[in-house]
Amino acid sequence: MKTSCSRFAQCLYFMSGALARKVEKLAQESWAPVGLSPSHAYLLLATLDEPGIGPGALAGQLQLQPSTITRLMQKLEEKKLIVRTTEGKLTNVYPTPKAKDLVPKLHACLEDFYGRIEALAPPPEGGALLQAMSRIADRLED
Amino acid sequence: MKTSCSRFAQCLYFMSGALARKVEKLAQESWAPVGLSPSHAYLLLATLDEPGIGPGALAGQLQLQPSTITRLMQKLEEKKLIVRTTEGKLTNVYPTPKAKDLVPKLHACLEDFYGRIEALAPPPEGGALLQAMSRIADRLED
DNA sequence: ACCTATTAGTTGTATATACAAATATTGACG
DNA sequence: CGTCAATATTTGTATATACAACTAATAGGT
Repeated sequence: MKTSCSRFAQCLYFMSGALARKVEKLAQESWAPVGLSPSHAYLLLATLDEPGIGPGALAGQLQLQPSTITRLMQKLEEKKLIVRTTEGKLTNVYPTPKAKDLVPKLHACLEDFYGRIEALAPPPEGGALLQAMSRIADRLED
Repeated sequence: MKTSCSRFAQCLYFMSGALARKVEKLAQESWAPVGLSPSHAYLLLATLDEPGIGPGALAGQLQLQPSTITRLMQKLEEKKLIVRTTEGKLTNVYPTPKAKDLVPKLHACLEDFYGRIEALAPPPEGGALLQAMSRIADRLED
């Protein structure tokens, strides 16, 4: 399935979808050693980085809807990697000791993924691409 | 949810996912007038363009897995927009008269979408972005 | 203080896509 | 020729994400 063969490939619709699916797959491989999907892993990292962070802030950081954050948290809670405390309408998310033990492995996965990405899109070119993508994404804000 | 606010936004993982979701949403709006999702619409266009095309070729053009193509075709068949004929292990997909009647509307949606995309990523910049994305996607071939 | 509007989060449900396994047909080789 | 491998497509099931509707709680205006 060579991207450039497609008559439609020149369209941003196909390209953004195909690229996202391929990057997702690559990320899944990088995070497989800790048994987490990339989204779960990044949510856990954000929680480790800022214990007590709320679902709303997580949604902003990970660029996902609050409902998606809830679903991700449910799974991490099942795995005993986070705990949620609710006071009033605010919820705080904390990493468990089990999550803290996992930190070195998480960072290893992160390094692995960044390494793969850099190999695909080396800094000068890759950075420019990211900026361009970011600019377009920003113009698509609701 | 401003993209550039995110600590993670600099990562290709989040950017490609976020961009794809936003472009998908934009495309959904463009195709809403014909009551089809973007994927269904493009599959139908490919079939109108090349009546008798097979699922395998469609998978290549749309950069989706064959199983996904089957699912998309099932819906289009329910809507009486395509018919499938099977001879041996080959399947041929044809547009129905109802689909042919829809052609002008389909092209109007396509124009609408391309117009929106060009507004977001005007030719010089947009073309370069697409090329860069395409280059990376190609390096991710299985 | 009380009602109302807003906000935070969750739940029910839907869509888009994929992987793995099943099915069925063809081709090739002994 | 018959078996076995390769190919094309479909089916069963799973994941990732979202939207809309719901619950609960706080904040403001009168």
